[in-house]
Amino acid sequence: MKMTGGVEWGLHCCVVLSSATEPVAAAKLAELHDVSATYLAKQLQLLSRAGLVRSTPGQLGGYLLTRPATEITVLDVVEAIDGPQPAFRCTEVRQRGPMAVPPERCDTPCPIAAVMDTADRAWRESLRVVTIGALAATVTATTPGELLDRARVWLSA
Amino acid sequence: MKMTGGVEWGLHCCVVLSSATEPVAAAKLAELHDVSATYLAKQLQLLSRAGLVRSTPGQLGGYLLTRPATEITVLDVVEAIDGPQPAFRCTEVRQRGPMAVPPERCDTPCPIAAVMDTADRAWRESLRVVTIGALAATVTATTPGELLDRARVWLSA
DNA sequence: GGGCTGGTACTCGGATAAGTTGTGTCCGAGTGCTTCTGG
DNA sequence: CCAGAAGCACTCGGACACAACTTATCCGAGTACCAGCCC
Repeated sequence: MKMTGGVEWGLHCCVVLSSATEPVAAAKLAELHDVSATYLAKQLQLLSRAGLVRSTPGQLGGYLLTRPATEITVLDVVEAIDGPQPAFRCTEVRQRGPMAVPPERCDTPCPIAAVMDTADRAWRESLRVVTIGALAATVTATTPGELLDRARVWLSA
Repeated sequence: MKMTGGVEWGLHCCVVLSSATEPVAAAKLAELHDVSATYLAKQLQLLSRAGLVRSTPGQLGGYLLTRPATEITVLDVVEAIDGPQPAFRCTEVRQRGPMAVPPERCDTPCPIAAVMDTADRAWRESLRVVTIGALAATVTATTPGELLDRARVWLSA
């Protein structure tokens, strides 16, 4: 099981955007993180479709968060980029083969799928209680102020 | 994000094996679930390598659980087939690009990776508290007894 | 000098190719049962 | 009738193709700024 690598980029971008007042171009975000500019653009498009960021075209265009960072959860970003579908998909194995359980007898969900669903909900809940704002606060608290300032001036340059 | 489909097969097989006293051949398990026999054999090999099942060769050979079903967790099966690695891999983006944080300053883990790790632990914990025995008990409780008997005789036939 | 218009350079957006991982398949090595033969 | 040994059928195990998805890239459409021109 492996999550799309773009999730990490998207989260970092959202953290950066949380402290931005003017639109930031995708190319700038890519250079800042030293990743493929075109591929990161794709991830930003996904965030845009999900309504998490707003893109402004034109010469001074770029991306900006649509909501305060404290109202965007990590789960929002993960689901926007990686998709909302759970990792486990029940194929109703019990309804196949010579000993198949008839569908009308399957009123209760498959226990295996139920366990997986519970775990998936726990996972998502863990991601839902953390906001981009909280992440940004942690970054601010643990990173030397000098570095933060340098990054800020570099972004607006 | 998508989990290997073989996980579902492996779990179903373990549930079936939990109520087996004699070795069950891989081909029989495949026919019972109506899945690719050769591919399911691959998953069973993974379970065998992980030490969850024991294979006995020869004419009356097959697979059997090595431990009581109540001592095998769902997580054991998932990690045996899908791998123990977490879905999210931190690539230390903060240490790249023009604003890279120097490694000696990275004494605290990346907050993003920390959140993902917490969620991953919650997910695994949910799978750890459920055993194959519990799953089998649920199946026994929710499936009509007649079907269970038919399946049992079909297996030993 | 002010307003308007055309040009331009920049932006995002979707459609288009390689690499990697999951999916599915095949054949060979090994083991235990069965059967045949000899005593 | 019993013991031994060869044959055989079945099993698992690892090595080999195919497909789907992630990753990465390119080019086109659209927009806002800027310069030049007309009033």
